[in-house]
Amino acid sequence: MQQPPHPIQDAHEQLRQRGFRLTPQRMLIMEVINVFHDHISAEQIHAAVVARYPYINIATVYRNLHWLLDQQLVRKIDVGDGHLWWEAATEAVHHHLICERCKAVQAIDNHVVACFANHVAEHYGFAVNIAHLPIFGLCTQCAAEEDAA
Amino acid sequence: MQQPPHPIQDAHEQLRQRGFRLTPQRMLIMEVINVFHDHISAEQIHAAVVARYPYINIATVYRNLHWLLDQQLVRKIDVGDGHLWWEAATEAVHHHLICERCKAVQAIDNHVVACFANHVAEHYGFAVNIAHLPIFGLCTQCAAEEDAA
DNA sequence: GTCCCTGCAAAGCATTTGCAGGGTA
DNA sequence: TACCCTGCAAATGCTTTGCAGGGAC
Repeated sequence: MQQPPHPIQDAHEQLRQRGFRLTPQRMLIMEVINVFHDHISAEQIHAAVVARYPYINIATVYRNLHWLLDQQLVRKIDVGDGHLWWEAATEAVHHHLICERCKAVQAIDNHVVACFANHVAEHYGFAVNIAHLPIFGLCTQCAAEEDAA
Repeated sequence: MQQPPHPIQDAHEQLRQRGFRLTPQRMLIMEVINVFHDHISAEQIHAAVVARYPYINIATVYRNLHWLLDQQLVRKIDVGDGHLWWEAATEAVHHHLICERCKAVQAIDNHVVACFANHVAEHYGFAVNIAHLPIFGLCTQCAAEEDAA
């Protein structure tokens, strides 16, 4: 009786065949990012992995994040708050509204942005990375408070 | 014979009346930013001022940039390349297409973006800071090269 | 043996902060 | 006197890098 292929094991096998190794550290980092359905910082990833594998070093986390980025398994998000955020490439494409006053980050879906990206491509021949569009401004509440002041 | 008010001197007078001082350092920083019709980094500003006033410290530049931001005399631009860029608030509103491959930054006018900002405001009640919308992606040339590879 | 990968420690780098002193009102 | 502002030096905080060692193939 033949089993259907297991997608995660398949992906792992492909990585192995390209000469990469799936060390415990690397597997744990990948798992943390995939289970956490939101953007997560390198330090948070490190803390989460340490809980299960105490000797992992933060440098290993950073190195693997760049490796995962090269493999297109994660996306890198810069919201300009001093650290980078990361999320699994399997998450639905979405965007971030970053309030410059209260620093809140709100995720929005791709609808409006996709339309905008098309316009930029048409007018300027620039291929917008719609997986990474940080939108700065003021959230509803802060905009109201600024007006009041 | 009455002279028309001098706009820059007026602005300076207003700042003085609010209790601020217009030190040589501060004036030079403001001048460098206003004369340089593009975004400029803190370090570039420092270098430009040093040429005329050798003892100014980089900390003074940073402190004054934040002060100028408070006074809404400059805009701060984060293109995610490790430093912040600054430009005079008198520059026409425009935006930056940042190529994630060759790091080139291309300025584009406000037309397409203003339209997009309206949509975000309508849908999410979020007031996009259209003076600060870094648009990441691939420039025409790099997109072509990526396709070829 | 070769190459990938890790831990550790140190370095990098833009930016910020503490502190003492100087200048202006 | 009070307050603004500066220079200097040190600190900050995230991220990167050099190096030696360990393990897989």
